[in-house]
Amino acid sequence: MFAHVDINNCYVSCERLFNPALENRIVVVLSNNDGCVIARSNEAKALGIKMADAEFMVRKLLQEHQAVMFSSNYPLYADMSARLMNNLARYTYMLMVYSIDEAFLALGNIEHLDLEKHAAKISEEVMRHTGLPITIGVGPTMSLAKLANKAAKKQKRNYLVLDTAAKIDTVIRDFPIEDVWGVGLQYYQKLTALGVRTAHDFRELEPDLVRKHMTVQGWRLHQELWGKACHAIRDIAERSKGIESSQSFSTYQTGLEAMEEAVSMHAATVALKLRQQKSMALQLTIYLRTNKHNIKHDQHYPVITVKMPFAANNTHQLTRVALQAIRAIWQPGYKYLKTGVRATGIIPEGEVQYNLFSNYTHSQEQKLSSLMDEINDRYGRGTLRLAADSFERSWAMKQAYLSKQYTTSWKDIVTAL
DNA sequence: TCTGGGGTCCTAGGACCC
DNA sequence: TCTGGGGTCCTAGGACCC
Repeated sequence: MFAHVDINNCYVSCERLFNPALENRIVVVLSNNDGCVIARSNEAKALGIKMADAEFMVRKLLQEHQAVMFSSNYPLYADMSARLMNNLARYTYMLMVYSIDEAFLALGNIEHLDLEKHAAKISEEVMRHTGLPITIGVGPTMSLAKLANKAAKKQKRNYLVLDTAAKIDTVIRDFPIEDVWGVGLQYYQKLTALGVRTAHDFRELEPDLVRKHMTVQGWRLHQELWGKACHAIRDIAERSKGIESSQSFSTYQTGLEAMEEAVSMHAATVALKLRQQKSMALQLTIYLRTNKHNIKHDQHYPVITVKMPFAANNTHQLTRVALQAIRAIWQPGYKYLKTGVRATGIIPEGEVQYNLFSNYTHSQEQKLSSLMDEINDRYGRGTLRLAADSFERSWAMKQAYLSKQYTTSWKDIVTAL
């Protein structure tokens, strides 16, 4: 059996924890750049504010109802997340941290465990220890645990245990197919065309038909809804397969110089993340994007992947590559809104193969990056950085409604990132 | 005027190997 | 004029997740 746990209205709950006056008020948290709504209190949901609504489209409504708005405060949320995960680890032999506010717990064979009592206990104790309201779904597969969690929320319960075929049948009978984990817009449209409206309808389809329309992933989901586990709970790999830093500009950018500054910053961030997880990258992908929402503008989405002669994680090397790349793909005449840098071909630091071209400069740069890390660790992120990574940052992100760093120091922020 | 920023996995098709 | 039959690896693109 598996449990799926998540924080209710995660970012709003984190803000409320340090500002109890926000209880019972309409509260929303905005994305980076304050562009759209990414977390809503129940009061905001009741008002009709939708996930990912653009801020400028709901601004008036929010003002009329004296709603409180926050910019994203990730250091705070990451810190609260870590506290939650530390708590959850005590209730299982294997914890899979799935996202900043979600985790799966392996519960094993259940002969000796009263699942209802266990779920109630987790819910109460986590609330007492962290102040965070959570919901728990329990089921024989990860997909059913996830579904149980969502069903619990609909029933306004703290937990829901689906441990018998009868309980599962009852819940999936009127569970909308679009709310099932793994069904996005494309599959929803396909399934609707096949006459599927609920999880129960989907389960009744022939496995081969599902596989044909939704590949092996859909087939696995189908199996899981029948109680046959296809997804194994596991530690999320310490080394991810790609590391990215990207951001939209606060205003349109047309010149090359701003791109160079932004890309330098992203390259430095990627390099730092690589060093923190003791990895190196063999490839660097750099991209630029215009605003896809603005159909009046000419669109340009250039992307380039550069293979480096040897794996690297030092800021100098990655910045140099990123700058060459951006100069190659940038074109005048476009209004760019976003740029990003992604490292792939990630390998452990110890397994680097040097070649004829690796030289003295390379090892010097590694040392220099380590030294910069030490200084930045002590005095704050960005204390020491390359000149290419600018000081002006006229394109930097909007964060007009940021709350305080209630729990974290500068050092913690580096870790959180 | 104004619409995050990360990730994952799978598949098809091309490059290349013998 | 005629021109094999396997493999593997990599990448781009599409689907999904939070």
